[in-house]
Amino acid sequence: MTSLKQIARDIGVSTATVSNALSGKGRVSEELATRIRTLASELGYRPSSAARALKTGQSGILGLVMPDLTNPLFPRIAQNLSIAAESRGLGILIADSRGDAARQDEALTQLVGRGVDGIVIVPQKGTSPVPDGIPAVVINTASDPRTTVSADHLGGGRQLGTHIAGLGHREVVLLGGDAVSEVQQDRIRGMIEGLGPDARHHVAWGEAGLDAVPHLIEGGATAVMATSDLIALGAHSRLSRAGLSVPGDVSLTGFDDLPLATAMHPELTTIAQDVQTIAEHALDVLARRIAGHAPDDPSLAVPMRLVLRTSTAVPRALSRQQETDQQGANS
Amino acid sequence: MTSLKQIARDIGVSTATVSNALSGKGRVSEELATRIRTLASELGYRPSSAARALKTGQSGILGLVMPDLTNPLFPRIAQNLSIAAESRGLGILIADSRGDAARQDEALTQLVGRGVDGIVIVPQKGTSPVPDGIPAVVINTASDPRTTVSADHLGGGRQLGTHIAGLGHREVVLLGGDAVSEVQQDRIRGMIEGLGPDARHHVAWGEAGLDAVPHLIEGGATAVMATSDLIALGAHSRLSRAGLSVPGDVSLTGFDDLPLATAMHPELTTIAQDVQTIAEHALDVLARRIAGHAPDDPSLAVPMRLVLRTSTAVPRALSRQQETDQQGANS
DNA sequence: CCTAGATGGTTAATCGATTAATTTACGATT
DNA sequence: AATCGTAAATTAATCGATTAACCATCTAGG
Repeated sequence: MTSLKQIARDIGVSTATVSNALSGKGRVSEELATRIRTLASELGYRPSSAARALKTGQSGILGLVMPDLTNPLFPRIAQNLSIAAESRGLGILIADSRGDAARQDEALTQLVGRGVDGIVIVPQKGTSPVPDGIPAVVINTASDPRTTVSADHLGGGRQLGTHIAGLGHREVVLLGGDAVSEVQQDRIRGMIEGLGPDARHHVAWGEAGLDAVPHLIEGGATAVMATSDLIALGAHSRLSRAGLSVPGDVSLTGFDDLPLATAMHPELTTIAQDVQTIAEHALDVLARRIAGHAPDDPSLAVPMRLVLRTSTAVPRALSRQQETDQQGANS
Repeated sequence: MTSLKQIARDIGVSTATVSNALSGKGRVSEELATRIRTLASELGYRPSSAARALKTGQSGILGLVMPDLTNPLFPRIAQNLSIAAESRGLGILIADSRGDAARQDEALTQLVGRGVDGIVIVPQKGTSPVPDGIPAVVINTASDPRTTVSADHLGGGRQLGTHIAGLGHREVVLLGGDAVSEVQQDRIRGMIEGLGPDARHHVAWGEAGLDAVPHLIEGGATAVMATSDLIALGAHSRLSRAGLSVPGDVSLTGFDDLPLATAMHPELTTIAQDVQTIAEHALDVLARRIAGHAPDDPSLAVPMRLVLRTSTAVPRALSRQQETDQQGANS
């Protein structure tokens, strides 16, 4: 490893001068400065981040605590955070909290111990971590008071609900994966708002909820709205097993616009989050907090985008009626 | 932040003694040592990783270069590496190379600049990164000479091929996502080996390949083997659109055992990799290389595990014949 | 009574970069 | 000629932990 000292010795100046020349801070003659810069790049000099961190007290590294990297959405967040961090000259140290809250705290202190400057937390469903003496931002959902940035899960659900209600559905099944997830609760609350007061809805959770779907359809429901694309896929499989077609007999919606949404047949109407904006905003706020500003930023809910595909349609009863209407009009 | 100096001043000893007491290295009386340890934990002392890294030349941090965190398998690798690293007292700094090879090199130098002790690379399909002067391990596939550890993609394909051939299929479609991926090529080569010389096969790639599936089935093929579960889902959608049922008309297999494999209907016969073993072995080798051992480890291919579900069956023609046979035998 | 050998600590140097304070040198000003 | 200003560079301290080298006691053996 080449150090400042080596360059200094080679050129015959003090390390301070080399440091100044490279950082452009102190007073160094232009001629000497270029000489130093040239040699530095020839030698492939890279400043020791450890030394710099020790002296400045800033490591340039952020910690990222994720509940479970297996969840298909989190990698996208991680990826976008990583890209956003890179463009700011920061690195990202990951810590997987593997589902339980205890490990989340552990991960947190571990990251702090490694000297990260700040932390991004995507919290455990339902648990309250303690973002202690270190700058931190939380990405969860608007109804979580700790949240700094999030997708507008509520608004997303509302868009989907409005879409479904607009097609004419009046009895709808809302399907969640895990009732303790605040994100999923917000999504469902949004769906209910979007459906409006005229539509009836049944909320069902988890595996048992999935199994109940065909039953509820026989009971008169004409649409199924899931809180994730994966759950929608599960619902679709239950439906086709019961001989029900999508969107012919039942309309189906997902959430998150995962790759599988376009691999399914029919392709899934769903809603996408703007992960990039979320990541950038999170880092902006975090950077400000690290710089010492009071955490007075209002929490931001980034709008979601409705992706219309072919899994939703006018309910069969209504479409027959429309045909009749049209025939009446034509004759 | 509490430092060694503070503890030393509070107790009235030198920093060296405190350091020794906490690390258990030098000679410190048991009584004093416990007194120091107690105070340290009371004060919540955390050694500065920057200082330690500067002095020892080891940061305790590994870099992880991933082609694309969006690919559903990589997060699982990342998660397992992260867990394996944690248990060894190491941290993991991620760098996303976003698909292109140039950025991969960039990511590499960036990680080195941050002072990582070693690097884990999951390489770009088809590209050759330069694992330069720093200890590194590569997770790819056995046919890549740089590979240190990998799942036995070839053997996995072979298992699936044997399974399909064993069921009696004699004409099979092999479906890949991207022809430049060495992993996918190995998977397909394995499938071909497993099918044996008696079976005919058609290899098709990408979106065009997916679209050609119904055609090939009409041409006489009775099974579709995909190089990933997601592709299998896409094939399934093409098949049902063409009025073909799985596994009635066509048997279907995937690869990787993603969550969607059990959400589909029928549930997908696929093959799972032992990501945990791969991660642990990768870190073991990397640790050894960091410790200065020559990189003479033979590359290891971790066996894959066949997961039999309901998407594969005896081909219709054969099953009818078997029924006839049985009736003949019974009468 | 003197000394070899433990035992329990301390000193001080070091890792590499940063930066405030200081020194040197030189041209310009009065 | 004496003085001031300023550009250009050096000194030296510092961040916090580690560790080799050294020093001071005390005990036990001859």
